Amino acid sequence: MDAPVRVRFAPSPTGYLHVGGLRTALYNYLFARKHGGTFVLRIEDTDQSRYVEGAEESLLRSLRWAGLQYDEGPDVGGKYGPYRQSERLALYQEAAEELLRAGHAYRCYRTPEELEQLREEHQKSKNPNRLDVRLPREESERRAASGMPSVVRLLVPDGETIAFEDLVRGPVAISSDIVDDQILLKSDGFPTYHLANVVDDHAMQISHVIRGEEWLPSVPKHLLLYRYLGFEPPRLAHLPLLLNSDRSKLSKRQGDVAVEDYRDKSFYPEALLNFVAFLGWNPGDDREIFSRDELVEAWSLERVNKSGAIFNLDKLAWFNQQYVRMRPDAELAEELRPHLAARNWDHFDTAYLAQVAQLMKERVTFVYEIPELAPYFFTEPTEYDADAVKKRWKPESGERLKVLSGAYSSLAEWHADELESTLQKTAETLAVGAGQLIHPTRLAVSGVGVGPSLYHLLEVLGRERCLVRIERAIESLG
RNA sequence: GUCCCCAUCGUCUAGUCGGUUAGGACACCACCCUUUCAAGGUGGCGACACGGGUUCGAAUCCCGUUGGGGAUACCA
Repeated sequence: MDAPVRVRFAPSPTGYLHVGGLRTALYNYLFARKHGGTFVLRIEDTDQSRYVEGAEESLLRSLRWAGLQYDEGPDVGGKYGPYRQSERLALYQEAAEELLRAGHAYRCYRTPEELEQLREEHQKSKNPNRLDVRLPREESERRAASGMPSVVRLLVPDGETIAFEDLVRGPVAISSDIVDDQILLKSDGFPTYHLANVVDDHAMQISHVIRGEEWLPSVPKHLLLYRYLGFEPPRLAHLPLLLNSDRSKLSKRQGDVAVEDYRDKSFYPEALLNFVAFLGWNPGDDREIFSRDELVEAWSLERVNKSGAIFNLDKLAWFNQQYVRMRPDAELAEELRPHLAARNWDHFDTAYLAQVAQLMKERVTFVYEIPELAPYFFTEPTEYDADAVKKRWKPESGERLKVLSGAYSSLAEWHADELESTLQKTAETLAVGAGQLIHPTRLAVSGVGVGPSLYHLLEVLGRERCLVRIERAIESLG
């Protein structure tokens, strides 16, 4: 009988939620939901020097925005809390004491200067084995007696092959000879990641550790700790990294990496999640649009790739466009409001905005593009696009539009069908092609040469606006 | 330097048991549709890093090379 599935996302609160972190969180979430397990959020704040005010709040806000609800965490509690490592210090110190007693760890009194020099020499020596920082017994005791500060290090054994089965990479084997005597407890009494994550993953009954590939090389240290502490290690899965376009690890400097950046740029959380889910995973068929629940259904760790993936903005934009198009018109109408309010265009009812959304949603990637692309739905055009005028407005256009306007003003129903047939009839009467009416009319009511179907545009705009605008256009364009 | 991981179109990827005209998506180009612009449709461009094996047959298995990335902190 397998233990219940419990996974965790364990970010360090040093700023914001990174999109790579978002994917890790997503995969953990999906794995938990898929297997009816528990998704835990644990804050790894063991480095006091990297404390950033508000970082934890930012992390939680991003997770909430993305809709990745965790079952246990610092703000929601749970029976394995506390969920902040800074509140669990005693646990790590106890573990360190135990390792010390059993001879699997030792107090190290090396100074930073010594270590730096040791490292430098070691690198020059091309010695593949671990950096030997161990001090002769007498020297160590002398330093201890003199009250020098110390750290606790893992005593790594020699000549052992540490092998494990990674759930995405398969078998991995590393010689203990190259594993450093990792610091477990820093001189300030705080644990390093390595100790804390092992102690907590065990204490919180974590069954599967799903994390970034950057942790792969330190697995042997963790496995040694599990063994010395008498813990059963969880199953391990290391995810491929997210990359910049130059294939280096995705970082700031080369663009936006914070989830909040994408939120601020108006990406939908569904689109970001959908996109990020596909960076390192695919369902094996041609489907690409997946809701969170559909991902839970389709996703599996077995189908996660091994190689790093470049974060491609074009594809993300495409996903967002798909989500805009799937959005109900009424919702788009509400999403439109803040963008309109910013321009003092807020006196429109939802029904009208929904009609605008219906006409525009196939033409944009973001909702905010609607007022940019089609301000004429919200305000009368004050000028006419020069290129469009040059191309579409003829000396005779004014006279022709007068005729059309006359026909339109006596229309019983202001509907696209009638608007079209009336325009066609008018064109016949005038003995000109329909285009001679269509283009100048569009220009007159919108001020630009591009946009949705003219008849639908006219219908949505309404009779009053259209007739007034045509009148104005004739006046100013002649 | 050393260790670990990775390697299919520009990008994301299908290919999981060796036999495919190496498929899809984004981007790009052309055409169709639409008297506009999008969307949509059709087509095009475009890849198995290289070298050895194993095999009747290798993108697929093995070895090596090259390339890329990660790790080598009292950071996570």
